[in-house]
Amino acid sequence: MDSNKKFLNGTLNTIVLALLRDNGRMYGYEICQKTKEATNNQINLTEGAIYPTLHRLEKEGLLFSTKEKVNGRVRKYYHVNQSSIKEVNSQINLLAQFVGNLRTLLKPSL
Amino acid sequence: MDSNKKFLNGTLNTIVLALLRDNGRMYGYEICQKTKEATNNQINLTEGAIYPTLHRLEKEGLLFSTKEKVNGRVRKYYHVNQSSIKEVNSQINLLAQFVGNLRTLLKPSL
DNA sequence: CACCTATACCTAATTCTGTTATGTATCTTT
DNA sequence: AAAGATACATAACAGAATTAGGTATAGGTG
Repeated sequence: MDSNKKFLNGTLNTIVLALLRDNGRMYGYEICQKTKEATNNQINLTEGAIYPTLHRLEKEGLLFSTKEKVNGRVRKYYHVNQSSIKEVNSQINLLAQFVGNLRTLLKPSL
Repeated sequence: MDSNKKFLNGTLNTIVLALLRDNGRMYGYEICQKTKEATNNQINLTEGAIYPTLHRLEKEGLLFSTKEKVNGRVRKYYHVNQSSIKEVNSQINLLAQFVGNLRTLLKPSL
């Protein structure tokens, strides 16, 4: 389990954008948990990776955040900035394309 | 074209192993060209990346190399070390698994 | 009550790996 | 003769994730 660590490099940014675009608002901790579940513990996003990534994407203007108090704890929800939706879509398309290329290259192994 | 740059991180190692396992011996320059062709210029491996990678994999014992003079120029062919075939297969399987996970996560975008 | 676990955020030091930029050398084409 | 393709190589740099730490609240258990 959790063996996809090294492969994550470079793709994490775009994975986060895709999750937020397709699932609506999410908060950092939730992204880690949902991803873990969805991939049967094979992709285990670390918090040391996810939070800097979210901050970076917000700084770049692709995301914005809203704070909400839930059960006494503050949650920071991230949303895709609709004014950046074209850029977000294009980044996700590039990742989809890359996945396609990987499949092409690994075809004999799939 | 050549827009998959940032995604490559972490996967290059294993891509090289897969190409060598499935296509027999190849040399560095050839790996760059063949990959470019196979992906319609979308994955453009740089020589600054491929040569250190090949050296690293050889140092780790997963590959070995043989030199050959072709048309007056020396080519360095790399081969999968058969005593490491299990390890090589397992690394390739992990990458294949990761690709599957990416597809799961990006499903709404594919 | 004290302790542990889960939830939820954050950052810093380090490591790894690919990019960019060079350099060398031979062969082929113009 | 010059330019471009082939073919190897390395060094400085940048970016991103890992590892490891820290803060804080809520809920359950011995």
